[in-house]
Amino acid sequence: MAKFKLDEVDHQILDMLIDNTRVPFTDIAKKLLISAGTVHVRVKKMEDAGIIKGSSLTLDYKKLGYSFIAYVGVFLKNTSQTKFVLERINEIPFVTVAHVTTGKFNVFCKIRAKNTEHAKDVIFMLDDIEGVYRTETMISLEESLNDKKRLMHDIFNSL
Amino acid sequence: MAKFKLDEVDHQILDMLIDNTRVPFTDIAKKLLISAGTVHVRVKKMEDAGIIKGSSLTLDYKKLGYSFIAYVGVFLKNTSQTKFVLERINEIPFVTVAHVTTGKFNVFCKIRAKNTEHAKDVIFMLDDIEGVYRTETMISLEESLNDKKRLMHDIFNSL
DNA sequence: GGTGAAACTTCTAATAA
DNA sequence: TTATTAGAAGTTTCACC
Repeated sequence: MAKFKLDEVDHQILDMLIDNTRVPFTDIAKKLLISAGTVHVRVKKMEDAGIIKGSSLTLDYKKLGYSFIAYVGVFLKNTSQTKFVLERINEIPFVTVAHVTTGKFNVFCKIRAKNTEHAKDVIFMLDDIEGVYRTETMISLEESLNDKKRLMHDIFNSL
Repeated sequence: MAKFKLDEVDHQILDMLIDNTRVPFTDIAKKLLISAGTVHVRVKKMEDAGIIKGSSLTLDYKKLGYSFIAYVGVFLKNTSQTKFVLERINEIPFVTVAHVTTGKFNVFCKIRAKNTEHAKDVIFMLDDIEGVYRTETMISLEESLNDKKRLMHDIFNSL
């Protein structure tokens, strides 16, 4: 968990790659007035350090017919069942993230579904898990985008 | 918002790109026993259709010193202030997602911070927004990974 | 629709500074 | 650490199935 020191150049490279992982290193080099070889070395270093864990596509789930997002808070009968329930939750389709939390809920998860009908099926599966006392659903009416670039800037500016 | 029909080949291409956006099209072609040209055309089609919105890096925020995740439920004094408050929330650093929700909270957001101390600063900024009545914080003790590949499979299998 | 090959661009690693 | 360079590799287009 060693902290890694990123300099301005690393930061700018990350910035461009966060926006588009397939941007050619030659383009990055041109913009930053360095050589493509340097970009290559810097990226490799960040990969080796584990800062860059990988890359993934940004998909439009709405276009795929999955525009429904809800958060579901889960209350357990016994906290000792957390691990078991978390494992069961991970088996349920359309649950995209699950967190063990302090505070109101024991476990907290996000689901992505086609519509209310479909979401209901997913939530029923959560309710059916042994050890789950009850669930509380919050339907997302509007999502304001998760901006990695913004977070990266916040992080970089606070150093 | 036209739905797009993906076939098995499209699905498999997405699958490989979700794992690693920089995997060469020639590798995808080899694995799927099609030509690299076909992979190129398929990807372009999915990009044009907007299914693929872009690509981004997966970063290790822990390694950057930001291992603290919390969800914050926001209660408003008046629902009519939702839009205003959402705009203010989007200006606050380290808030990574915000949702307008039905159910318990009016607005619901996720924050990523260095530690409890740092998170406190962020939450205080949320509390200070005009129109915010109070907030309720849930600290994430454990996050189980968001697997896009899994969701893609769930989607593809349910068609 | 898909293929295969040509032309073009980019990557990568070795060498040099 | 960074720049240059050249061979290897990948991308993209297009005539032809």
